[in-house]
Amino acid sequence: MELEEAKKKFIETWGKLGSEWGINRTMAQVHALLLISPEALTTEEIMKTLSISRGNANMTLRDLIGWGLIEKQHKAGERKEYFHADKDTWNIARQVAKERRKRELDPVLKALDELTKVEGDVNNPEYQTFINSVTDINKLAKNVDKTLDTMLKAEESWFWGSIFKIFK
Amino acid sequence: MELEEAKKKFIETWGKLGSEWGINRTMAQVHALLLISPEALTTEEIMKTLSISRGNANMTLRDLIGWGLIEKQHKAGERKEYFHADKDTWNIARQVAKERRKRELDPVLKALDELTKVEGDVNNPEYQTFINSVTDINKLAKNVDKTLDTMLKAEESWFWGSIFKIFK
DNA sequence: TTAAACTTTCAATAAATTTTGAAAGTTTAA
DNA sequence: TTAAACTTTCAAAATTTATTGAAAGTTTAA
Repeated sequence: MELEEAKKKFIETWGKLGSEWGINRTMAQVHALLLISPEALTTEEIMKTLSISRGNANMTLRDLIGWGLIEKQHKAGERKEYFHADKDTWNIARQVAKERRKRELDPVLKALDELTKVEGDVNNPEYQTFINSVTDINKLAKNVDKTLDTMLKAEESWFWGSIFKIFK
Repeated sequence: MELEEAKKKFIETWGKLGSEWGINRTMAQVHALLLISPEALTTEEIMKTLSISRGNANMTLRDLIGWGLIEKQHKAGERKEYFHADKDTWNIARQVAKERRKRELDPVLKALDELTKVEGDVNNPEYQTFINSVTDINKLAKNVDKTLDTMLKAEESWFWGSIFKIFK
């Protein structure tokens, strides 16, 4: 496989993975494109390479900035904005985990906490089953939250170095 | 909040979480309903409770069985099929992780392995950046895979007991 | 100022995904 | 057998989500 073909395939693969995990396909593709670009790219170049409209490119780039995955760059003497992606894989993973926790896990935890407070007759199987399931799920969610919290604070070397001794 | 309202809210919350993570909303709702039902339910009951069509209920139940999250049950002397969900949270998490790894992570790993093999001129920045990014992502993906593998084999008590000593 | 260069917005449109429901298929009891 | 009870299928419709592109907005240099 030659480089140009490989690039296309990488963008495609990353896009597919994104869409399977609730991230807009185009957003993942733009991210992929910037990940393999040595130089920062303009909106124009991104539009052309991925065959997407100006509006789409603009919104997608804004979202990616919101996710903390890419940054705007200004080049001296130029009016165009350039975009470049953080290439550090560990940062990318952390950033995605951080955003999804904030956007999705936090609201769920809040809702589950509410739901564990429902009162009812302990002899009612309906009530019992409800409380049991919700409480168990709440515990799991809290543990996931705690784990993410620790991971987000961790340094890459610490993470890879120590966790996989345990997961040997 | 009273029980009936809480049930509705739980089904809604679980459905939303599912759709944010690439799982069909209805599928997550049916799962939620079965999670909080003390008794196994028929297709008819599920249809009625969630206001969904027969076809939708049937396909969704089939999918949930495919994900290993629910089971068919036959009651003596009855022709109807009953469905009940595994209520063990750790099993649910494991089952979802297992299926998604098989369906989504495995193909990506295969694709990335291919892409790291691309040959090119090491003095070409395009090539360098490509290879660096792909190689790094491949390493991360392999580590995720390894972690999942260990988690899937682990017992619940082992998991909660030992990992959170490290993640204290 | 002004006008060129560039960015953002958003209603309309397109694409992808999900749902419906009626018809076809299957199983079982008699 | 047969017919009632139940399950499955799938093309069409509905819904949801993503994309377009032209117009409006902003910034900058002169």
